[in-house]
Amino acid sequence: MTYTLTTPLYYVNASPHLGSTYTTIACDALARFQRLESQQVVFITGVDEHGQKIQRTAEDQGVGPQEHCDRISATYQDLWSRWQISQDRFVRTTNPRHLELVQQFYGRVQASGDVIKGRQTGWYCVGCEEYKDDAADAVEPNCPIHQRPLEWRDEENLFFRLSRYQKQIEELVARDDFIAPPSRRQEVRNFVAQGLRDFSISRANVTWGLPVPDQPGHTFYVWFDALLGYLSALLDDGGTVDLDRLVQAGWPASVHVIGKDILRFHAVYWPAMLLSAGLPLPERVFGHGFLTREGQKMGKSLGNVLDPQTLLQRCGPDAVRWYLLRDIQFGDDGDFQQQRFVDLVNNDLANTIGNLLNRTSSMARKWFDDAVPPCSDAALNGHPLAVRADDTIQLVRDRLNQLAFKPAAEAILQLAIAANGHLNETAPWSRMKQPGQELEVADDLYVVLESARVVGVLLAPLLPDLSGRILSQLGFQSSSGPWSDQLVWGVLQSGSALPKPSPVMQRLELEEPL
RNA sequence: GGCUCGGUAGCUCAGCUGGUUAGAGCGUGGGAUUCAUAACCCCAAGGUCGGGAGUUCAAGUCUCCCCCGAGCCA
Repeated sequence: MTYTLTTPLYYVNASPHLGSTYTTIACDALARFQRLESQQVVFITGVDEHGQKIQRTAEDQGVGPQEHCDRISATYQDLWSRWQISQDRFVRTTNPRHLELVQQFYGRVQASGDVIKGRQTGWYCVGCEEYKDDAADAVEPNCPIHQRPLEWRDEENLFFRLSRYQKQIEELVARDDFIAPPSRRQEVRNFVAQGLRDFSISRANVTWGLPVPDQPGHTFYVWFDALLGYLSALLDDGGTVDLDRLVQAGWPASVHVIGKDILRFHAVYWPAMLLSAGLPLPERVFGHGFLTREGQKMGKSLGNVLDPQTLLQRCGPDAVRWYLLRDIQFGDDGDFQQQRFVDLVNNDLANTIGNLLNRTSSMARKWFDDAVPPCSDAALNGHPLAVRADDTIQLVRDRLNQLAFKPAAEAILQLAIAANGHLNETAPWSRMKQPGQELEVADDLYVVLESARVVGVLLAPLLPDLSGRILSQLGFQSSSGPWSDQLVWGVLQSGSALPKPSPVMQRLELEEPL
């Protein structure tokens, strides 16, 4: 069974922002986790490059649409590589293979009798790429989202017969494992309950799109083409573009991770399209929340956008990943507060986890020949910290499987706190001053070092960089075997060399606001 | 206008089917300690649980009304 997960295919209207970075980081953590759990993973991300909005943006900048797409797509790929995102595929909907796939898919939908001609008149928002419900006689209506004038359209389009799938979609969205988090399920159910209407899948006056085979002058509606990018991505495995290969290539997706704003497209339109084409449905759609900054919506008008590039350069990937994954319940909206960001990173990562390793390693080296101290059976079997570590391991695996990054991160942190507590209770530094207690001290240091090792291993999917630094400080190479073998108490070998410690996590000191 | 979800310590949030002095993290104040990245550990202060009425022996926890905020649909 392949574990296939996707980010949305980001719209290349503008450069990537923190919101897309957030989604992508979360998916990266999930992908890394699933790989560590020995799943065969296909982690898909990419860009959506068609539509009138892009065409106009390109015009405004005096370049051709393809050139514009090339530019923006490059910034996405560059950003993901700087963030060390571990995607397996990066799709672009302007790739010729994608056109081939879209036309095949369209052929299937047509064969199912789900494509009909219809006339569509109404007010259209280019920003939303959507018809609005304003009255026909409205005078100069505006889009409430984009604050821009709507355009009157009257054109003959091809429609997808969504209405035929009413029953099946109703059942799908009622399932308790399809839409996550559960709080968003009802919203979609209400929408479906009102009755699904056929929606147009072609546009007559948009040239920047994929041509509809049998309709000269028509291009596919961006959303119809964009969602199919997930399928193109899976077929980018070196093989041919052939819908029949999808299942062996990893379809259906285990989860589509998306922002809450596009939940409807993924939970309603998309499954219906797949049903029509005779393809299996994704197992889950997870709609996460939005990020605000200091309580305010980020936007150009307010001038308060947080640039992911800047954030990465000034704070590093560990700090940002930790803050986003550890402090925001995945699914809920989150607020980026600089003070809290600094506090959490310094407290959790530098002080609690980093210093735990540093102080313990220092003591071990000082009193036990620069090596991991010897340990007795009491340290290996049934020690309170061993029990604690086992519980943590189980909990973290369980939570990560559910995309519950926050509780997973908190549990890891708690293990480090417990280990710090153990040091303070047993106070090796004072016992070493008394003769004859070396063996007890050795045990105490061993269990704490071992706890730090488990913390390091568990952090691998969330903070791969820091995880690596922790483990190498404990004398491990970067690849030390399967994760499930590492998640066992007692892997640390007494007598193995401990390198001279240096802080694995620097404290953040931001002189100026981000 | 219809529907949904929120309003709990300075901040972010937990509080399941109603039941001892309402919890956590961060922030703040104090103590202890020296192995360590002025780090760790311990303790404390801080809340009329949005407002009002009701049900009940007993209500953040149930019912109704109102106020405020967010969202979906129209």
